Amino acid sequence: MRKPCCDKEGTNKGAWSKQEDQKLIDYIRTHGEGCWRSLPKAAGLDRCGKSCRLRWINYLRPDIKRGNFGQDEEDLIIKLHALLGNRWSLIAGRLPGRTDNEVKNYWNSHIRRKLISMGIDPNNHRLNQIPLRPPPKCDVSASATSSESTNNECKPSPPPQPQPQPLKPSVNKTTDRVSDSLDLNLDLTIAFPSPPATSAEEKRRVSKTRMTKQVESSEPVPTLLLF
DNA sequence: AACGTCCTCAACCGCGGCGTG
DNA sequence: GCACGCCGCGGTTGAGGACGT
Repeated sequence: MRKPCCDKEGTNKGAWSKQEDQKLIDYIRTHGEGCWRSLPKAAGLDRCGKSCRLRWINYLRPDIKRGNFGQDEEDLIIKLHALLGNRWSLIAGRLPGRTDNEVKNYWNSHIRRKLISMGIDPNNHRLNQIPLRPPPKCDVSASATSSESTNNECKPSPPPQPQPQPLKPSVNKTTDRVSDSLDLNLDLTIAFPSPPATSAEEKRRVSKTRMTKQVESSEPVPTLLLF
């Protein structure tokens, strides 16, 4: 079908040098974000536009918050993932200064492992084991390090039902446990985070809104296990 | 000290959505 | 309606550092 955009001979790949970073920063400072396709040539970079975009968004942007995720951020990611599935860009949009790549990496390297060690399926946020007795309230931080406790505690009352589909955004459905348990503004169809959008971002968000509305009108949201 | 394994994260790849002609 | 090009997203990879033996 479509040719890959980065198969040109002579374009650099792999790690970015300081000089390349500086060229990209200088160019975007002067001209702003825009046509990524033509940016590398204009900026004097032997990179494909995609690579430049990624480097800027994930690493060079001035508003990026670097460093460890806080407990609150981690909780938020888990909750948002339960609602949105692997839609990292949407999840990252709720975490100021975090990028989708960063959130995705953190999920795969930390949170996913943590949930698995607790006997929770990270894909659908349900406990894998068959419950032995009605569950007490589950404390993530308390049970995270104890594999024994995951076998004996924190079980859901109904047996986990196999529902592997990614969970769709449920907006303003006050009857489900997700909304009940979240003290979040999850009105994803309207309230995107505040930073002023470029026209490109705006377009994107409009299309996301459309998508979310489609999702919204689809199937009923299953009960989730959310701490 | 040397080696092997695990973990993290920056970067790449392929695909789908959208706009345009 | 169709083909094409661009952009952005999510999955995956691989280099290199951390850690264990």
